[in-house]
Amino acid sequence: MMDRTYKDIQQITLAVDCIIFGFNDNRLEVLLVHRGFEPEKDRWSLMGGFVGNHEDLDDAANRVLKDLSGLEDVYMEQVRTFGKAKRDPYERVVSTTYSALILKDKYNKELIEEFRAKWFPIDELPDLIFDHKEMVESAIRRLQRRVRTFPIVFNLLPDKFTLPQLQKLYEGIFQEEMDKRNFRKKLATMDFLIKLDEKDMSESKKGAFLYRFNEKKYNKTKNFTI
Amino acid sequence: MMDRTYKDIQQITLAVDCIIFGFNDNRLEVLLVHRGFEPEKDRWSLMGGFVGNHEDLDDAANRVLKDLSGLEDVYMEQVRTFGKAKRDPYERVVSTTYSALILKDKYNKELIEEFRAKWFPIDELPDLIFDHKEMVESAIRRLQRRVRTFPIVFNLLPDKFTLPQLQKLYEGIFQEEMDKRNFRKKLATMDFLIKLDEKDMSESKKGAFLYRFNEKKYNKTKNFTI
DNA sequence: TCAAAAGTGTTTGTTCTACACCCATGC
DNA sequence: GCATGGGTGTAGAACAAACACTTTTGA
Repeated sequence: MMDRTYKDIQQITLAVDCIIFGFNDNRLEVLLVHRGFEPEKDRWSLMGGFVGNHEDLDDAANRVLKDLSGLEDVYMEQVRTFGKAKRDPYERVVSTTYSALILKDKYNKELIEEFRAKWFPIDELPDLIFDHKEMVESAIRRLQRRVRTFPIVFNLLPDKFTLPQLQKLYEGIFQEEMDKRNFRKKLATMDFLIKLDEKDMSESKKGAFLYRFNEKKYNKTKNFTI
Repeated sequence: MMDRTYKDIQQITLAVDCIIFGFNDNRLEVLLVHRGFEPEKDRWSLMGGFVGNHEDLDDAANRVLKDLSGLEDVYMEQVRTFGKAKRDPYERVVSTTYSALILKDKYNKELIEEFRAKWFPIDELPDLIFDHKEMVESAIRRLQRRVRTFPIVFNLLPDKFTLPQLQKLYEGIFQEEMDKRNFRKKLATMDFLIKLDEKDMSESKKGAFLYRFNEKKYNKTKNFTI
């Protein structure tokens, strides 16, 4: 800032909106809330809230996520800030988006009821208020980029998971199919997955071996990319 | 946003700060302004300004850039938003950073004088106020990422440039040396550089051929990466 | 016994890396 | 004639892509 003439400066309402990703039924999903009141009644929106005057922006995002989902200690990142003057036609609000990757099992189901929230697969989004569609799209693009170089997908999976599950998750995020053998070969070369002596029998007759992500081994991996 | 109880909501001062990159003397540089007044007198800061209540955030960034440098139609991108409650110890200000790539020749030199601004090579930054150092660093990291997949470096070069110049620019951004033959080979495979019948004789006795970036040919290039 | 998903290697093409000498010119 | 930066090609390694059959077991 060039100047310290704060008194003359207009202040603006600041919000955070959370793009909450989950994985279910082999699809990447986003959590949305249904607006049961005017304005914009019966449309869907992201979960959001306003930023307090003495509150860090990151803290505001975490607070909103906790209030609306019951979740703490979740992998969350700032995505970008939406600042068009008319983005909210009712009043000037600048909103910073954060994306969270959560494990749906851990999610507080009563809160879903309470907020009339619902999970939507990313290729079947309903009509969203304001610029929320653009927000979701930019968060998906960011996720696609981050996922290639950071092992963040494991935030969307339970502690133990199978390789078919992991592959389906990547396919859901990239929205494209991958070759099973090449996929496994790549993971094998960077050995940060621990194979357990245990199978998940729920998806097939043969059963698929369960794996666990090992953070220590990952940290020794150079140049992780999928 | 969940609620429309706007009246209860605290409003916050919003700023934009510009990380202005230039290229000179084979080095990537950032433009900083010297504070000749209290508080924080004699320290350096980014060029910034406040966001008007009816002004798009992007427009605010462009306005600030124009006011402080005289430049318009510049390649500028939002980087991220800094929102710690205490980031500015004097008052609560949330600031969104934008990075601009400019050609130093076009820059209005009188404004440099007027604002006591100065270019600094990115590896020789002075002490900066608040979190401006972190802002510069995050903008550099973003630039490093963007530059690998988009042909934005040409915004930092004159219309006609030589291959040694271009290579030095990439080296300045990545802060690492590159192999001359591999670099040229890669550019040759994606043929969006037009070789001119003209040499730049200022850097060597032999002279280096001048090239021009061709946007149309670039658009036909798939999978651009350096 | 058969349907359904899990698991496994090889070959080929592409891209990346490392590396050294000649050229043109101004001085 | 020599110092300075500009310009060029090749061989080996690493990585990416394409591709088909066997295994297990519940129904």
